[in-house]
Amino acid sequence: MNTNQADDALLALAQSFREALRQSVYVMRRLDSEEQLSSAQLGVLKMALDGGARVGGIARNLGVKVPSATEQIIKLERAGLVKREADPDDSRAVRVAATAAGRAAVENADRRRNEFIAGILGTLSQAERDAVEAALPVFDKINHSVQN
Amino acid sequence: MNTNQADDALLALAQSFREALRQSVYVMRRLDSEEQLSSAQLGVLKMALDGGARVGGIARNLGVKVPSATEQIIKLERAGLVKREADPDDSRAVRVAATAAGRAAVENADRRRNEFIAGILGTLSQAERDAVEAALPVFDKINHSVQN
DNA sequence: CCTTGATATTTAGGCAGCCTAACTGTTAGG
DNA sequence: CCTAACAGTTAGGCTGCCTAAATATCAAGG
Repeated sequence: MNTNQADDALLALAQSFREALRQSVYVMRRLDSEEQLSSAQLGVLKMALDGGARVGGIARNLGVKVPSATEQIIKLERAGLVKREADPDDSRAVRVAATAAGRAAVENADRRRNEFIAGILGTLSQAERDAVEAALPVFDKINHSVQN
Repeated sequence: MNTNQADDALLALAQSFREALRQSVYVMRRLDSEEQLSSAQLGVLKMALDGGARVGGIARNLGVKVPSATEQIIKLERAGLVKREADPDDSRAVRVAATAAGRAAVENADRRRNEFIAGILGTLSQAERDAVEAALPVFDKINHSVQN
């Protein structure tokens, strides 16, 4: 019976959590709709900032399959934001590197998105912001456990 | 200068928040991939539970345009989970109502999804769960401000 | 060497969900 | 009445994801 109560509380929390997830998708869509660079592209581009990202690594890191990563990389390449070059050590592999324009695009997109979110966070009370801040690492943890 | 510091803190929080948003999309995808009913369809179906939902209202509630709602309604209708009937008061409008099968499908899908999430939440410490619980209403508030 | 299985990426084809524009039918105000 | 506003559907198009199959390279054994 104690167990059932605990389970019920957990299920209720899960329900609220799901509602927040649904809202997050909405917020992400909104964020994307105001920008030139989609979040899928921004994710790939960020990974190419250091210069030596491989397609498989990018895909794994973003939680998508390799062809989906390739697709975004091709778009970014056409936009002149990354370049693809053969890996000197393994000719099967491809190194994806951001161009100068790519680097600038990331900074710009990141700044604009952060400002949008910061604008919303700025309307909250300090206590509310603290609550968000405290929960973020937990969300991180949850995500990792979902990834398996 | 004090203002700048505050802004910097806000921007840093915004950055972390965006990371959590990105992860949420991932979790949602994962949740969807394990079920028959997509979350888009589940959202529509839930709104049809009371019996008298209109297409425009459903769309507004889900944050999508009317044709997107129609699309999901048609799929649900084909699956026998909702029925569409003329609104007696306004022949332009359509009333979308869940069938018995639809009601059962919602309960099933909701339970399974909640259990999946509860399974993850169950691995957290009480303090972590508390942090999540405290942040959820704030996320709710943030969403509403995004909707404008 | 040479073959063979594993690995890295791309290509092809397909699906879901969202959007805008255009069309149909209904309502309500002047 | 007639016309503007409104409710919904249809048509067409886009993005982002997926699986399966093709291509190329690598690494290990015989």
